[in-house]
Amino acid sequence: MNLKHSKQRDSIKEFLATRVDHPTADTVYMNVRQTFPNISLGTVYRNLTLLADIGEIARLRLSDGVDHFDADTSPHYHLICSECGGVVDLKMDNLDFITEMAQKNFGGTIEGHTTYFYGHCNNCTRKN
Amino acid sequence: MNLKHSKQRDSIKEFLATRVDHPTADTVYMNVRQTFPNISLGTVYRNLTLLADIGEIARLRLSDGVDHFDADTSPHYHLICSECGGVVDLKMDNLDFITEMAQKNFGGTIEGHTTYFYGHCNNCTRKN
DNA sequence: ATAAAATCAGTAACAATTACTATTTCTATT
DNA sequence: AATAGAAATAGTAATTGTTACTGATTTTAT
Repeated sequence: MNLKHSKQRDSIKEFLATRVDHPTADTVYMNVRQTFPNISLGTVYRNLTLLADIGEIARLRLSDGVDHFDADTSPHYHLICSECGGVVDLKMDNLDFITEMAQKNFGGTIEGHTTYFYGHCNNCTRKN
Repeated sequence: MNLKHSKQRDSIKEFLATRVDHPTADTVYMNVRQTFPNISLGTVYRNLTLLADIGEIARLRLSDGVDHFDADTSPHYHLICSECGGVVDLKMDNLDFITEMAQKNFGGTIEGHTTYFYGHCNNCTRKN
């Protein structure tokens, strides 16, 4: 991988680091455009994919069909609020042991799992 | 919901019931076309969505960005093979208790979870 | 038999994403 | 500092999966 430095890529990564929600490519585009008014949506997609590929950010494929991105690459779980659609981090123990549970009675090889939780976020729970 | 009978819908449901993998709308379309050569892809989508909405089939939103469908609506878990892309059922206990784990230290409300496992299916494990 | 509602086929529209192309920017090496 | 080749860019076109629309056809309760 022969990476060259790019201001646009820096800016995308910096923007993501400021966010605790988990923006989509389009949200990243909207925001980075304030720094680079001519940045192309393709550039945003290309760099988000690249950054995710080299492990500098995480790509979340939720069931809403739109990719979300997260500057926090440490393993953690997410809640998707069915009311506001928001994605928030959950502070909870790692669940790797369910991978071993799945391995029992299975002839193939289980390497990991993807889990997300759905329900209502802090804000939306309080509102009701 | 005032449903009317339709041969096309029957055919879609019957086809799904014959499959242990978890076909996409396009695969359903390809196959049902052998019975109804003029069936429209829109009809396939409409009926898959309808059948999923009334709970007669299950819609799987995996991370490949393409919806998969499953005639087996009982709660169970899936493995996505990172080699062949196949989706196979796992025979394992229900994991609802992780929902309670997630609820701890969280101010909102957790209602459920979606989990899938990734690794290598039976066939692909044997081949290596 | 018939009429209203559901469904259909066919096609157009849509949103998210990727691919293409000609131009610009990096950076390693002189 | 100059420069050349590779990587990245902006802008745009193309692709993909899916949904919406329309006028014709089926279904089914009466």
